[in-house]
Amino acid sequence: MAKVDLKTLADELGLSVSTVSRALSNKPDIGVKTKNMVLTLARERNYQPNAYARSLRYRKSKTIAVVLPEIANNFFSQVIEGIEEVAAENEYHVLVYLTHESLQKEINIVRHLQSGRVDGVLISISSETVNVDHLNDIRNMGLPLVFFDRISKKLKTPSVTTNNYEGGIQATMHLIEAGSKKPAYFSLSQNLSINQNRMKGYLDALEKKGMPNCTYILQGGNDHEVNVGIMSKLLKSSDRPDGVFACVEELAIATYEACSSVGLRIPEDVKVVCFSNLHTASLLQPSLTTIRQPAFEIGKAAAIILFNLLESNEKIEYSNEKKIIDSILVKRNSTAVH
Amino acid sequence: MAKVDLKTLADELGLSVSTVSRALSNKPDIGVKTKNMVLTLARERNYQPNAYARSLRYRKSKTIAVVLPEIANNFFSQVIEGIEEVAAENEYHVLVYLTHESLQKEINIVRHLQSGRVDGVLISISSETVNVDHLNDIRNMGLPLVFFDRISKKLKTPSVTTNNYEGGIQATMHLIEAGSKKPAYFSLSQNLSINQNRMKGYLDALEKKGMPNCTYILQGGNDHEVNVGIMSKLLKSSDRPDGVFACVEELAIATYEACSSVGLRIPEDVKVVCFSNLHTASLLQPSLTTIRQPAFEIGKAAAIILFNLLESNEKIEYSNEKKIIDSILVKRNSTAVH
DNA sequence: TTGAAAGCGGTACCAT
DNA sequence: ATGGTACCGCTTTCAA
Repeated sequence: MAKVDLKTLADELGLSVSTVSRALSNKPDIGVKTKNMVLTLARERNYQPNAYARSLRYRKSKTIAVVLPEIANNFFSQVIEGIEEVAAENEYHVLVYLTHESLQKEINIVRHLQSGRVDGVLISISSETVNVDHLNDIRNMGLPLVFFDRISKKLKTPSVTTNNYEGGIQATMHLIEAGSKKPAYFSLSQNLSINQNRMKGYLDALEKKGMPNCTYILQGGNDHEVNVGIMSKLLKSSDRPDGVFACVEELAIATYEACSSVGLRIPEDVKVVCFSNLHTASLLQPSLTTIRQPAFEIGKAAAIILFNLLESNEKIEYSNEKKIIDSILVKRNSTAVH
Repeated sequence: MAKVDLKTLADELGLSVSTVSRALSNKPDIGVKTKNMVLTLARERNYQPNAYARSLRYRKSKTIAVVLPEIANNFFSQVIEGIEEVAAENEYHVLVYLTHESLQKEINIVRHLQSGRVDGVLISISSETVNVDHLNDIRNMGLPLVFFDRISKKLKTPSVTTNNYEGGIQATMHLIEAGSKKPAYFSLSQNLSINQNRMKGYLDALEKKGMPNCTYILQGGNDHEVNVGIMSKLLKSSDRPDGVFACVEELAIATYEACSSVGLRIPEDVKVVCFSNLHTASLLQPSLTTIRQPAFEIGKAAAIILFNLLESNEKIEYSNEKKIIDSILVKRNSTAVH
């Protein structure tokens, strides 16, 4: 089956290309008989209009880009599922790009997006991203841009996040109320907005509880084995924490493994809580207390904001909607009082 | 910053569009001085060639599509990560489409892909997909198509899978050797190649062990709560199984929840094993014995085959490579001998 | 070395 | 109601 274009159909029917185009686009000024002939043949030949010819003509790609650190991750994969749902409803296509936490990769990706390939961009920035000139370029081109989860305050553009600060407060309060005297914060990159806000919640909660000198912040990273190692080391020290508020799921898992390797019990010796939306949180040994993040809804909300921007041809430069979708504390055994 | 095209640059420099194009494409027949002028201005203006104009001209999109049932899933999200890695190396873009196990959605997606939007397609078919005419259309257009994980034997096209049959044998043998007298198979859709092969492994293993009359196949589906319900019901019956080989991770999780709800202990009362690549398998209560699937490698391998097809302009109709990447049994406590 | 023009596959305006 | 044509942005052949 050779590929079929308007000219193929036109030649075969002895019509002009413009007539065939009209018939297929359901235009009014066309004879009923002609139209049916064209439609019939088009169906028979399984004609599909060339997407890029159309994009070129309309200056619209019907495509959006999702740029994010990784996808093999409960949170991000659910976000994408939410984004895809909205995109599919709008008959848009979704390009996915991974930065693997590298600013340089993020810059390259973003540069490629300035080629008219997409009509809008959804991004969760890398942990290396502090300078956001590359994102400014996108904005300045008039390309709608929406942040989700990891945002930059340096850029005035819509965003969808969760209540990181309040969640941080809740998590920390909960640790203390469960009996933790020395709750530590297991931190992700200090650059990240989510980390900054969760950590601030941690610090403020300790302050409120009259324990401002009990703070302990352990810096984690992207390498799982390293994270397990530093947590194990900390847990072996004499003034080890008796509670851990992990910024993200991966760090809580690392904490579980660390406890196991140094022979400490959860929750008897160490209580653990983290931001997460792990399905199997309740099946872990012990079941994991989480600040459950509505990942799917965050993706949907971000996509909906983007599509609103795409539809309203307003001056998007001034849109600055900040949507917050709350995470909620789900108490399980990792913070049980014993 | 207005959008900049060749004409913008040409006008500003008092050159023709073709000269500017030549300079940027690094063509030989161009004056050094002119070339530098052009390159300098292009950089200054951050010129990005229009992707779709290029695609139209070259009849190449530098884009591939990944079509799969869902993405909020350990297995599939890791597969995509593998695919993305290879695509990024080849400077290709990746469109992601979700079928949500719906044949109709799969057909619609695939139809849209016949618009020249992509140069190749990677697909893991939906559980409803038996008839593959829509995939044949793709093939007949000359669009390279590679199956991963869930394949159809009706189509002669390359595929990457894991050793489902042997894994099924191993899993079942292991259950029996751990003491299970009545191992059940918790089945996914009967349509699926992965399910058929794993189930055949189960049946053959029972045969080999001289227990051909001990087979029990429980039909699961896509609704988690329903799966938990039917497994709970089975576990409450008098001739309940004392071992469960779950086709996929989700069904094993459902089994855990069912055991918990009916008060049966794993592994004392019921032993559980499944195909999975769950990171937290070892942290579950009890830790879960898995046939560990190399999801990332499967994605990479599928993408590599696709890119080989794209590069070699051979008659792809005759390529039929069947790559198998082995999964391995990882014994944990859910099948411990007690 | 440079420019003009055709064409990739559509759409839409202007004739007829 | 239908056809001719210009154009979307870029590449490439052909002429100069």
